Amino acid sequence: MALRLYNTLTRTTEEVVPLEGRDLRLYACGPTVYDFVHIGNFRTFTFQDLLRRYLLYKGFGLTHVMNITDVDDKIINGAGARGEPIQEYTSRYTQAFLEDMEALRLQRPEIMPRATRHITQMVDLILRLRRKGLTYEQDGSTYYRIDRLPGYGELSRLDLHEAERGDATDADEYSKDNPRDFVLWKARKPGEAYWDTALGPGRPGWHIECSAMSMEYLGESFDLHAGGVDLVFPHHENEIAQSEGATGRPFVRHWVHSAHLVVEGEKMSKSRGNFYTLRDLLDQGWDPLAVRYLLLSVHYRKQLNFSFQGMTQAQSALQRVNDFIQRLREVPDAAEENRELTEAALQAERNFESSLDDDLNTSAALAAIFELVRKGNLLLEEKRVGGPDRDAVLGFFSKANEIFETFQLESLELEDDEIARLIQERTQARQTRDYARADQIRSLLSEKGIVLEDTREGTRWKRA
RNA sequence: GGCGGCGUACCCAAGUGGCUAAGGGAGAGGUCUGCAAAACCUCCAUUCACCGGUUCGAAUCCGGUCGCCGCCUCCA
Repeated sequence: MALRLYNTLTRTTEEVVPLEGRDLRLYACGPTVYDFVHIGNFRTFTFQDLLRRYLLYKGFGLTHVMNITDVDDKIINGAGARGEPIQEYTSRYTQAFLEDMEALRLQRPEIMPRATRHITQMVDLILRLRRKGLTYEQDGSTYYRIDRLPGYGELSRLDLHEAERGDATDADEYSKDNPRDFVLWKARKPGEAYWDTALGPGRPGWHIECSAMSMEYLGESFDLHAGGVDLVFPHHENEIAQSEGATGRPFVRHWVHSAHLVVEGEKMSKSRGNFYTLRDLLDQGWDPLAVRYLLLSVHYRKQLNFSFQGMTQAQSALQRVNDFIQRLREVPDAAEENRELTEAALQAERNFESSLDDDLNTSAALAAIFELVRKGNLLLEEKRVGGPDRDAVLGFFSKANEIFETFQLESLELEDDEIARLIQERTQARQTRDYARADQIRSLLSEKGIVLEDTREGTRWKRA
């Protein structure tokens, strides 16, 4: 089965076919490191991780580039306000971002280039555009003259001849010939960071870094470009203009955009007080894997409504799967094979994969997992699971985790002798019907975050 | 003002022309159990915002109404 993905450029779902061989090249718009990254950003980055993992799952070779924007207005203002050098300011938030990625189990892209280390490539690209007569200068800044590029506006399908701009008037501080023209190189302003270049002293405009760095690492034409929907216009539109204007070749074949996250039905914003970073959630005690589960449980092109009730639900759903896996692991090797569960695992895998093939339908993929959990629990109840059946299911979860990486596959180890001893003592107390002592031990362990479950096979425990 | 998306049970959420409308959470009853938890069984949308139309047949297509959200300006 082939992977099909929605392409913003054509507004249709298309099969992903590499431009060359079996290798795909993916560019994903990364963070601007001016603050801790919020969960809305992480909705997008988690989607990019899902895409990355599934491409690898499907056996494609992959070069995945994610940029780090470490120079822009917010950074300059933020660093200025603290009286801190830009580099120091951005490296702190870059480091925090990498830590957050790890907490959310986002795989590292092959290449994570920083804008400030690619000024030369950006300047070269702008000079290339200038030689083609696509730019003009004003007050030391360089602009892109968009009416020189025939296809401009194709991605976002904006009607550029629309005379009325309504109440959204352009309040740009730079003067431009056409309001839609955008800045490639911003003239130096007093007190701001700048680079001395052939374009004069100044700093890059926002869009140019992605054109320069994607072409640097992935070539003039590549397969996939991902980002949040808000980037469709103007960012990605302008990237296309910059790249295709310079090369005369198609820039990207397949554009994929993820929808935004809102909080309790409202746009997340600091003024509304519904603004959360990943760190906020972890400080509140939420499991990062439950956050990951929640972010992955809604189809990426549908707006995700984040809520704390949703977090609780995600945590419960995840726990159900993990409880099942733990229970399944207890099936002894010697238990006689009964193909029924093995067949269910194979069916789950087929459903799982065909769901993801269909534009990364994670909700349907999770349904396949839960159907298997239900079936498996029932067969466990009836003692109709053999060693080989157990391994077939664990094998499936291992594959599913290549994508979701949110399920607990390893067995939990009791590293603390004291705890093991208490569980042992409680078992004896129960045998002698000393339930007062038994309950006392349970509540003791409960305080340490350990939950006990008594089963026919003995006492099972897990972390709360 | 222009453009686009969405509205499926108490909550989250698949499904986009045709078997009984996935799955999860919460809830109710039952089994099991010293208790608890987990698990299992049963129940929980004659109906998919509303109205009208197309069709043998629509949650799915068309038109209208209402509501919510996003983009058009920095933004994942």
